[in-house]
Amino acid sequence: MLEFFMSYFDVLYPINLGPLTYKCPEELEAIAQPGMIVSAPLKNKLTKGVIINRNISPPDEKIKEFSKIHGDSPVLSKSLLKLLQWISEYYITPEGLVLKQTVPKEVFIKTKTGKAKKTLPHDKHIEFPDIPEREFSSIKASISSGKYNAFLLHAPSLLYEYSIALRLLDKTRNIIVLLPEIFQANMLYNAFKESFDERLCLLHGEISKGRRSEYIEGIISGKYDIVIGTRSALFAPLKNVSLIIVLNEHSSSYKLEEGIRYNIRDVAVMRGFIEKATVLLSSITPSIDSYYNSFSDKYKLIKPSSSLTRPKIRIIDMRFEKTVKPNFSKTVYEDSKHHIKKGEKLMFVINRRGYSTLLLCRECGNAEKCPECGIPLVLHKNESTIRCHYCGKAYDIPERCGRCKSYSLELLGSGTQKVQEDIEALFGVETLRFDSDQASKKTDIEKLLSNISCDSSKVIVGTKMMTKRIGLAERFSMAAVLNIDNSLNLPDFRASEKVYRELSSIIGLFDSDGKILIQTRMPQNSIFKYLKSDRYSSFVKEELSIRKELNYPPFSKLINIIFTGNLDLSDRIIKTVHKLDQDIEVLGPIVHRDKKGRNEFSILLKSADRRKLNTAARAVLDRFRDSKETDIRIDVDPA
DNA sequence: AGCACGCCGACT
DNA sequence: GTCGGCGTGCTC
Repeated sequence: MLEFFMSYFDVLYPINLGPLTYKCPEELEAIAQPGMIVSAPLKNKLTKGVIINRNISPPDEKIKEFSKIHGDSPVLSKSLLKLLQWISEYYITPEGLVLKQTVPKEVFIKTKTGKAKKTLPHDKHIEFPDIPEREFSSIKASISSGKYNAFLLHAPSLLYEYSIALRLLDKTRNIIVLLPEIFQANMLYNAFKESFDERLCLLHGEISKGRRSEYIEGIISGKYDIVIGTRSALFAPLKNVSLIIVLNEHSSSYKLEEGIRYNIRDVAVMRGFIEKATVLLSSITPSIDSYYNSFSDKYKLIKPSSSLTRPKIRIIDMRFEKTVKPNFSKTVYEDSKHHIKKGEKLMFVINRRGYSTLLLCRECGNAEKCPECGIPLVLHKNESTIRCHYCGKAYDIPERCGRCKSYSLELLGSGTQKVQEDIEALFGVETLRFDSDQASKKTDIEKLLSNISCDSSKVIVGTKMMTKRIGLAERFSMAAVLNIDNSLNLPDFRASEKVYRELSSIIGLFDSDGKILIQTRMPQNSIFKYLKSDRYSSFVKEELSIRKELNYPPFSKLINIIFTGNLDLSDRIIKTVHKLDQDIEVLGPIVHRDKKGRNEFSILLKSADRRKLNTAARAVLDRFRDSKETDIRIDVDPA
């Protein structure tokens, strides 16, 4: 039979569907191979998919032929195909969905290509400091060895992180550089443009369609071999990747919260492993998990001794301080007055936007809450509403307590608007407010930044958003952090890790002339001790010992099962897990409303053994996936 | 009976 | 994703 000579291939489409087997037309047998894009009949329609492997034992059913191969070489490398396979297993997601949610769609659909813009506007020139040779010679050696190695760089400053990336790009080919936020990716692209012009491309959600497909085609053809971008850039169809850099590796923006909930940092390490590439994770405050991996030598730790002189850091004990306004200490007042008089720039950091954070009834102690979400409502004075910062709904300001109907409502807890009002009253100066209410659009942010840059605003009040956006070129003489205790008291085992990071990113904006004042009612918290003496790794060790005690990650692994439905269903899910594996700890269910106001449950599975967890989650998914009564999702390593 | 519409399962 | 099978229900 002629059949004997036929070859077959499995083709995957970017849709929720497993691979399908096709016969290879005789004239294409010599060239067909995994990674190539083909057109094949699917429901009698020609559809583009990718060959993932040769099939040596095709099913006996009637098998159709694919009709066309696009291009003359594979578009997705073997390594990238292997990575998709790994994601599918680790994150318990069908392969087709993985393909759809990772590989850029331009690989499958032709769109008109546009001109790649040469430069973007509004960027100050950045001076990159020289990096001592020995700090990156081991990374260079790893790149040229062509073997997999992962490094964790505990960088002394943000600029150091960027500089080492810049130095590593030189004489290296096929590189991916990831940043957590779009504005950071734009910034780095502009900064690197002059050194690597023709090789460099930029991928993130705000790149226009035309420009995007120009870049994707350029990556496929080999024109561009340095890809800078946000999460999605990790799946660029580059071949023979030799270096993957994940900057600000601790950032929570790397964790996706919808679709496949992967952490791009972990997937980057896996892509590096499969590609036999060097992976560099870097941060001023690396994540506890990454630091832990460096202790077991999974990542090689690079910790340059810092020659930086840091600003003065002063902790203000609010238990004994006199205040000039609620939550505004005399010390902060005196120091601010001093700097304002000298005409210097100051920033005030508050972690809440809005006016006041609580509408509390003096009679019955009831705090006004969002009827949908159950969390306290925040007063927005200038728009005369109270708003839920979770679902975003706005309500009229009530005159009376929602519970006891008394008229004695009290405003408690200051947000950015209240602090702005207080400062203007105390010092008689104009201030600039920088939070997501004030700057929701890109143009608003640019306007605020240019006001700060040209010194037309010297006193600024804002949230973490402000401290992230302020460029390294701006010089302030003082920062006051007014209510960090709120963040420290959150019921989250990562709370102090987050606070440390937030505070050190503020410290990082100052040189040795600067001064940071931090107000707190809990100065005995060891976080302040480590911050003052700049001993992050000691802080990490203490955090790890607490987590070990309580059996939190990284000492245990977590999988979260999120579903809609009722409590009865949750019982059945828990029983399914118990029946399968007695050793898995089951926590929950926790009920909460999602942003559309539907009830959602989540059950947390905890175990030291990742494989056991994975098997259990898979069993639950298989049992309830097709059920009409629920919509079920799996979050591996939830945040 | 004949047809429009919408849901759902299958697609090689 | 999207085609087509099939059930429901409305109309001629």
